[in-house]
Amino acid sequence: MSGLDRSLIAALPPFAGAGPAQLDAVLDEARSVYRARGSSLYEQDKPADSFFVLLHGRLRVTRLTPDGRQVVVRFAGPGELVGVAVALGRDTYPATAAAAVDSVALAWPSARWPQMLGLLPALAGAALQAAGARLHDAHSRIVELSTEQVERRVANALVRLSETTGRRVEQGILIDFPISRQDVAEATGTTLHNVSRILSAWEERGWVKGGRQRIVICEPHRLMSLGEGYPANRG
Amino acid sequence: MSGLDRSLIAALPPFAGAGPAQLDAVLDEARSVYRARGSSLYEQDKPADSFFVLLHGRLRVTRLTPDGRQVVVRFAGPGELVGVAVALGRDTYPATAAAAVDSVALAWPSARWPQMLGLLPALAGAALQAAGARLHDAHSRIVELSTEQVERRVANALVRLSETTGRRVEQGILIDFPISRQDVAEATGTTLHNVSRILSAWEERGWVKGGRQRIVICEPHRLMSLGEGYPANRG
DNA sequence: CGGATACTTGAGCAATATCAACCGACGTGG
DNA sequence: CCACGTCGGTTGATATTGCTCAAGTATCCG
Repeated sequence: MSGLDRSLIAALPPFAGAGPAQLDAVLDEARSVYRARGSSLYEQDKPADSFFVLLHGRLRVTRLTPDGRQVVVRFAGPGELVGVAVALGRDTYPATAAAAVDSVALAWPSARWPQMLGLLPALAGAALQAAGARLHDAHSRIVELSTEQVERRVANALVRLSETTGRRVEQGILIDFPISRQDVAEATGTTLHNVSRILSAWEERGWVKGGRQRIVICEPHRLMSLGEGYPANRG
Repeated sequence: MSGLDRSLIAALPPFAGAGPAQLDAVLDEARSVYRARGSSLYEQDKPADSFFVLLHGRLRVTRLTPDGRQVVVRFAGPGELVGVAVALGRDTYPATAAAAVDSVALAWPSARWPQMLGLLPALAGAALQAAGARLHDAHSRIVELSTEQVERRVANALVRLSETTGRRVEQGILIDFPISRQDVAEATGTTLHNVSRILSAWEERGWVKGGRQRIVICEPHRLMSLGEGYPANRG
């Protein structure tokens, strides 16, 4: 008994349909880990000895190129499986996951993955679906990077972020974790400078409101139509 | 009994470890389909009513953007699972798969996927691994598109193609299916014109040998070092 | 208050897309 | 079997996006 409560995970997609006994058995193997903002949960190219379910917080998952450039692969939120390298047949992590805000996750030893599949027959399906969704996202980004120009990519990225992590505030929709221009640049395949210029231009039109590591989207539909290719003429 | 022989699939990764009885049961539900060069096996946004294992040939899997631009998502070869939208939790195909050469595949109704998982316990793992490998590839391409310039991307794409589909010929390694400059452009996120110019430049140096829908790589190590960032100075 | 970190902005330039024209190979039908 | 049409490819000129370099300004935190 590790002192973790079933209610922590019962409602999460990966554990859907599991009974109390299974949940307890699963939790029995789990260890809960805390990461302060900025520290990393796992690191690229290190042995993938654990996999995780994020309970609380937000992770910025990045990959580093041989020549030292960083690319944001995705942002992960509560309830998501992360670091499931084993399940995907790898023995090292393909990316680094850093806490964008103070975060809590459950961790299991990678070696336990097969047993967990036995314990939770639905887990394989859930993992496949999660992998499918990520694959679909990745392909969408490839298409975007291949065909769209920077301003449209930034617009799309912000719209997606506002959908998954947005919080309604007075002036619009706030992207609810500290995100720098650099982060946006690394997520859209451009430079800090371009993102800054683009956001400044939008802010001038009242479409967004910026701040230090802070973005509020005031006119979401403007960004959406921009992302769909309608030119950014004033209006 | 559909008249298909176990030996067709026994050696393929998705069916690894299955016994003769299982293989027969699986084949019993399968239908074999033939696609002439240029015709499509499944189409983007259509209901995903079948999934496939490619037995022979090569597929060009593409995605079309709303504004009509095409992007090559991947090339698939013999033994690969394709069109597994169901497994990934989708009910339409996310892309179009066209035969790059005359091709043969086995097809199962999507509705049979759950039963097949029951019949072949290893299939879920194989599918997860395949999805993981594709996810990894997709992320690599995102990183590439985000950070590398066109010439390097083209070099990397050709190296990868030569590794997966290359055939040793007198002058070097031939990419063993008809591939146009346009295809390469759509696979690397650039234009036909740039690819043509780049290949012409390389041909001048004797690194590749081009032809109509034909590419032979004469000096693979040159392209590899180019792809890893060493400048394309003569040598 | 001082250092560090994030952000802004401008100028110049390189990479790459676009536009335009042309060439040549393949294959099909007369 | 040849002529011609189509498709794939080449090449040049031009336009433009977006990157790099270079300061300089806010904001946060200890």
